[in-house]
Amino acid sequence: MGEDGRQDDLLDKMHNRIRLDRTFFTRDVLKVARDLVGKDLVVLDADRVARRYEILETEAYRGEEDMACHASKGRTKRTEVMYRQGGMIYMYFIYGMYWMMNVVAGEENSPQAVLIRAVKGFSGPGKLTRELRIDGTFYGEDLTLSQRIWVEKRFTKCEIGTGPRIGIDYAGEPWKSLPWRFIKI
DNA sequence: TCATTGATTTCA
DNA sequence: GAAATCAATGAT
Repeated sequence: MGEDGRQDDLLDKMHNRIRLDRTFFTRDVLKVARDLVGKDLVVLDADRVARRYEILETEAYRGEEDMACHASKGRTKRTEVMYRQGGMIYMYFIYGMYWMMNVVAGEENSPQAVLIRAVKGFSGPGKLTRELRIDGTFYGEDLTLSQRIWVEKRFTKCEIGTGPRIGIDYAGEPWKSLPWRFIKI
């Protein structure tokens, strides 16, 4: 890293733009999901301009025993990335038209992920990926290293509400009733 | 190879 | 309440 890099780091710190590191993501998914609310999702557009979106709503999916979690079907080509260490991106396509963005959490071989359900300006997990142009090419991207997408701290506190996860009634009890959805109030 | 199923959104 | 629309999955 040269002089320019250090200069950039300094500017970032002055603006409180600190990228979340590995230790943030390798914790339990319930903590990661809760703590992601209020953080900034940052993506670079085609002109290399960083666009920041505050995360407003998330959902936690934890382990093969969680019948609402895709890992409940075991390790497949699709769920493979959930078995890696926290900080990776898990993308999947659904309903023939929407890409869902998830952040892998926990240690290696502990399949967990956080669905990003809403950011400021866009409600709904399918809408936000469409608007931010996040698609299947982001599968496996590392949020702690990527040059086109990452998450930053925002030194503001916010109150967080919880509720059951959306659209997973098929999973049955207790999974469909667990308060694993986190919302900024 | 074939049928089923969605971690959704939008419209009537 | 139902359509749009398709990859992954599991059964054949």
